[in-house]
Amino acid sequence: MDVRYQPQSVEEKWQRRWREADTFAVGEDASRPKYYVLEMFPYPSGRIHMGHVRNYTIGDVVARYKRMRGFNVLHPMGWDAFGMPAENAAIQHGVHPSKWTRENIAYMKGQLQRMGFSYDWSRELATCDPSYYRWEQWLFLKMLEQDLVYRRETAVNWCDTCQTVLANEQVEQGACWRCGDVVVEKELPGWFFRITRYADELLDWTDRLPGWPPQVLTMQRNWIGKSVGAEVAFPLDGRDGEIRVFTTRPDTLYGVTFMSLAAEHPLVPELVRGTGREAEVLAFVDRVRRQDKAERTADDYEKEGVFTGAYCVNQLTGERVPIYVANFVLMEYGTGAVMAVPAHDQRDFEFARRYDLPVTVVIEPDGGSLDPAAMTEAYVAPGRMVRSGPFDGLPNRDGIERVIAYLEERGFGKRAVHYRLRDWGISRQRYWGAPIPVIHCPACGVVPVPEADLPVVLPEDVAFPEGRVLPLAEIPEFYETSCPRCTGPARRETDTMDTFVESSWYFARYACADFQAGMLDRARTEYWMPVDQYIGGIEHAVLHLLYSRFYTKVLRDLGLVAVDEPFTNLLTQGMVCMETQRCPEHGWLLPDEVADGACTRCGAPAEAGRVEKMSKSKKNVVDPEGLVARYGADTARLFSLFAAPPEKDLEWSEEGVEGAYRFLRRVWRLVADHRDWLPGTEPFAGGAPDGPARDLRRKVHDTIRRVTADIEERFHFNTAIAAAMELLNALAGFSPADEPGRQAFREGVEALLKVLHPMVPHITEELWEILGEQTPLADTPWPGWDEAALVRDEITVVVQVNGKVRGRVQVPAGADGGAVRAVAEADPNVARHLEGKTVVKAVYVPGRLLNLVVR
RNA sequence: GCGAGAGUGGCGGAACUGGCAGACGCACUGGACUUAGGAUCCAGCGGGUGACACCGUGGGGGUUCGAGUCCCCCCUCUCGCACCA
Repeated sequence: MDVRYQPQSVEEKWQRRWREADTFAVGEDASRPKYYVLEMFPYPSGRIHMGHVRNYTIGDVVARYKRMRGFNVLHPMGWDAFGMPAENAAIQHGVHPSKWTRENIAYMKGQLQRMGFSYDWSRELATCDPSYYRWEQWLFLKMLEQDLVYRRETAVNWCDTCQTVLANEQVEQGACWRCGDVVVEKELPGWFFRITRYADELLDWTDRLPGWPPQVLTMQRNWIGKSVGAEVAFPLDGRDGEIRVFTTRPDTLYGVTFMSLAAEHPLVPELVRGTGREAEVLAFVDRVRRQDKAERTADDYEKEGVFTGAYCVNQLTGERVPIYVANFVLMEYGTGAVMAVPAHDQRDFEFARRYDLPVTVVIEPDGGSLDPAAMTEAYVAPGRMVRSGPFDGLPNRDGIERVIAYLEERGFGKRAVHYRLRDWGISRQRYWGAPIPVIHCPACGVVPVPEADLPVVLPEDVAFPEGRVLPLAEIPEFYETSCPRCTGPARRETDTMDTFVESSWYFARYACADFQAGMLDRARTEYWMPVDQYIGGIEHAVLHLLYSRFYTKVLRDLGLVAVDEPFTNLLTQGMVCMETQRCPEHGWLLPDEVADGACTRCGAPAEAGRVEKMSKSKKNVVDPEGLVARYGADTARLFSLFAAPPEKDLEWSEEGVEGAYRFLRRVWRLVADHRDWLPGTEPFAGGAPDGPARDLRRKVHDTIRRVTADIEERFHFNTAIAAAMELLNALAGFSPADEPGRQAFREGVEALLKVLHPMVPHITEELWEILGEQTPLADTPWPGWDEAALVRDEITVVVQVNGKVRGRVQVPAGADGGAVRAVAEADPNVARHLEGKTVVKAVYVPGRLLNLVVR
């Protein structure tokens, strides 16, 4: 063997072996328990970054560990291949999105393979392949049949110059991020998934996902935002019609003093007609509607409104209620109208004070009273109802139910539930996405594309004009078609689907990626689903994870999968961070633009900034490829795992990487230094050695126990590695003097390689082979520990006097409290602290600690 | 504002149900081997002291024989949501 550790050649050798032997290809096997571990698939942006390295290393350790534990492990990888960066590349560099994407995939696949991840590459999929999205289109048709998809007009951000819809994140201060032109709100028809039909189920199951981080579940609950209350009708005064409001506080209905409508409320133009206030109100409405979202949700957005001149009637009191238009009322939530109770709602209170509107108190604290004129804020705490007709004196909590019943009896309103969750708009006026499979016929209306005609293939053989991509709406060869129903001329839908749709079911497709006869092969998805362990970034806490849960329930209801939830356990790993460096002259600096604390270009001292998430814009990035070229994949993996537990942020450090590399070199040398006899020595197998060999064996078995617990119970690889480092230190300091010693040493080396293998698979396989083993570590069972080897004859007990450590004593392992105390009191230092005092109490924690309480 | 999480040596981080605070690594210091070393090995490394004592887990209080860990109040930071009626 080479006495020097050469990661490059070792890693290439084992990567080749795994590839040639199809080591990680799996099929269904009813005789073994399955384990499905999945990392969120990447967008093929061009190169992998450290976030990928970390995410995929964590997943790989889990996969390899479970494999050694005897599970039939599914560990697939693929590409979230549709999306805007491909179109931007086309605009900027004139490369076709398809070519750009496929080249990126090829390159990144090479990078992932170079990391030594144990993927079953035979299941690889790319969402931009028609063989993938054809099933997404098929499902769209099924959902259409179930009325889970519908089409409606919706307001979108539109850039006239670029002729496209922009996502909210692409609107910067009301202007297009690309051309800087003003973005306008535009009503456009679009397709929606009826996720709200599953709102209750999605919410209920958040209580049945114990394997998910609580904060993710909380975020999802907030996102769904269920509120229970009542819908109440307020008839218009002096004319037909009514305003319906949703309220969670029916107990405050007697305190309504005005009504607030959203600027977008359809009743507004009608209400103001002929009131003489028309011009003023419509000007206000226009002004509010023109403000962009950022402005309307800003911190300091002032509550403003205007009186319409119209009134409605509170049917509980018979009072006339003035109707206002207010800028803080949202059309998208509830009914777009809010009954205002200034005494008990802070926003209404502020509004009432500003426009000098009456405040009527209808809830008072027990034993107290409130003076509307003296109030400086709304009273929102519980209390008893007053000025509320038949409900006076009732605790307001009970009042909620009673008022609802009263409203229902009289037909004034009804119990109602509202959600913050909206239906999922999936239409994108984009080129690089999955076409929506419907046809618009002037005679028949919207006609689904017949199943037999799927997939509706995205035309890839098109030439783009300079500087922009071509939406499908500008490609006649695509959209000109005939109606499947009446055969007359018709137009294809030119919207493509949101890319979140592809990522909402890829995990199920991995179970049967080659299935041609349908979307999912029921037998195989039943074997593999659900995903036992899903791993990815916290940034997907709501959207991707909520959409995937929704889609899983749709697939279940269509009989395609048998599970209610896609991911049993979820691990959200922290970000990879690094210190930023800045030069007064040249701005942010890359790590290698700094030498000895100075900018390499001008020599000015570099200012160290805060530790932040690695990002290209701040230049605090380390390229995995350079790292692997210099240290090898095992070092990159080891450091990613060692620097922090997976759920926490990881601070990158060059010195830390050096440390990881140094450790692997020591492991290598441990075998190299003893290569003349190690291969010919059997591991220790029975009997009880004495002295150093026995101590070494105890360390070996204790390490196995600790590493197993750290991985099994909480994926704390950092402490698992620390334990392995301790074992290495013990082995390196051990001189095998006799045959039992050599056998114990060999046993220890084997254990070290086994427990490290999931984390650093290449070096451990190589050293394992050098030991003379025939079966690769990948196919070797995870080691168990021998309780007998852990047994000690003598133990150390800490002795405290009044809670302070005053000594430690050696006692026989089975010694009882009395015996320990006798030994302890004989200890000179302990005796010194007991002198002249009386022991009033002795607390003995068996095998660990004795505390003598003295006075 | 609301919700969640976190504050431990010079640094990253350990300490499972209250029981030796600082495992492991980095950095640093001293030494050995060396033509040399940024390789390797040995030793040291919270503050304090000559050595003890003593002080130390953001701050203050409490429970307990014993608190980084449990309870109350406060401070700081990070993340998420933010007019949701």
